[in-house]
Amino acid sequence: MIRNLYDHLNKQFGYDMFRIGQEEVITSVMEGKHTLAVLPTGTGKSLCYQLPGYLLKGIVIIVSPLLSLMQDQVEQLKINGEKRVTALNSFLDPRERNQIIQNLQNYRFIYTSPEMLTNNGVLQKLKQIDISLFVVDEAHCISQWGPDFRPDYLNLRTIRSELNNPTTLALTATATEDVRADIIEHLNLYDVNQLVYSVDRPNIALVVEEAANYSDKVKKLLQFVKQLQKPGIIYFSSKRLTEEMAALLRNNGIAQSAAYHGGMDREQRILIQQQFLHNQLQVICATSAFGMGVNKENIHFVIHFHMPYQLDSYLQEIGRAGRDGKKSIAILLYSPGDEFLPLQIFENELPSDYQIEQFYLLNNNSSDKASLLNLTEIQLRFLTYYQNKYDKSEVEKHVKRIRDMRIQYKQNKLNEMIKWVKSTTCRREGILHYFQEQKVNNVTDCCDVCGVDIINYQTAFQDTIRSQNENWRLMLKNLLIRGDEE
DNA sequence: CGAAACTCCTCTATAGGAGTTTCGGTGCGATAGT
Repeated sequence: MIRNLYDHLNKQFGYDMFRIGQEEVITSVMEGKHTLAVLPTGTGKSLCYQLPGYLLKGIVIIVSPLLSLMQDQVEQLKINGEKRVTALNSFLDPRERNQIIQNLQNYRFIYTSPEMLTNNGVLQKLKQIDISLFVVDEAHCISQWGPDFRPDYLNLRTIRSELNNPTTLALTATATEDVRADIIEHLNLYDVNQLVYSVDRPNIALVVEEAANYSDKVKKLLQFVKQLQKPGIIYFSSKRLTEEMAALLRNNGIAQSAAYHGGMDREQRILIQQQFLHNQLQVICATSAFGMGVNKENIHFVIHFHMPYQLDSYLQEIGRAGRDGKKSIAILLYSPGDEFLPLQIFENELPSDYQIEQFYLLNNNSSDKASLLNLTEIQLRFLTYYQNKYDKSEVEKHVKRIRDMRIQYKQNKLNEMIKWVKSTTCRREGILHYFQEQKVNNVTDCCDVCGVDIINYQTAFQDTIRSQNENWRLMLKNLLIRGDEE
């Protein structure tokens, strides 16, 4: 069997060796064990189900959180010569979609979303085919998004049971013990084989830099971005700021900068991401919308202008740096008061007592209720999702309880984040402690507490000269081309 | 919470100050209407 694995690794994917954890995960699912794998960012998680896909006789279903992620993976497999692969989602027009649903048994890999699986027609069809492996990619989304933002993630438990409990593989790069427990609970994975590898990325230095106020923060940001070895990502928690700062950077000599956030057109988002991947952009100013599925080797810094709402997200976001193994740096800018914005968001995103009471009292249709009670899309979905989970007489009580628990949960997560930002002990140890790990790697440029030599991360003098030359060449070329056109 | 956007007001001004309200991340799928 082991021999067989290596043969296929070589034949199908052209590799001679497995990366950390891959062989263990593959062996586990090949033995038919439900498996929860936490593999560090950038270790090639997709191979863990793609290779078994060639050895098992049935079909592999992959539940993925993003359409773009599905499209990428499908394309990748097609480039590798796989024809029996598809993404069943809303990109398809209704005719195509029906065609695929009618012919599901002919595929080897089917990518899809939790929302699509909730569609009864799709589920009925899936029940008729032989599924050898049910994969939940980016499985932390179950815990992070399921309870409010995308409740269909919580349906996966029922869907798995409807599909007769197929062998299941949950994959993620970050999961604390609680998140793992959440994943197991929501997928109903009794008897699960947990393969958990260290989340530590020793080549990423961790720095928290305190700024006195907003304008000081902007000043520091500019300074860092000018000096640091690019490409890099800057995270903000406001869409407006991503655009303002991208413009500010461009006006300050960092020409290849662009914004990216969820409010932009799909085409625009794809374009920016592609330009970044192909080194036509050096700096991306983004909200948390940017990053999942961004497999770029040479990202050398990740700066947080605002802190994320939990350490789990922080680790996901900085984990996009240094995949080439080179020294990279993560800098979090903090100024007093930064923590109030997320707290306020948590308190307002879910429905109020009044909204809950009225929603279950009124007999209007749901869109009328939404406008009457001034409900946001998320509030409406939250109220609707739990409506059928409880008896009418008790629903109000339970929904209030779930809301309070959810707010509390998010506040606790945020508090852990704040505690880490304000701590005066080793940052790496702090993060590893949060993930129930011990620090084992002896890191030279570890964190701002242990000491980091920022010069190691700055653009080398030679690089500056080279890129200036390139810029000149580019400018000349543009001038010449423009001259031709006119 | 704190910043920005909006509304209202002024000795009827087309500017600007005061007061008030809104907004702040994440995305699937279906639908309405070009």
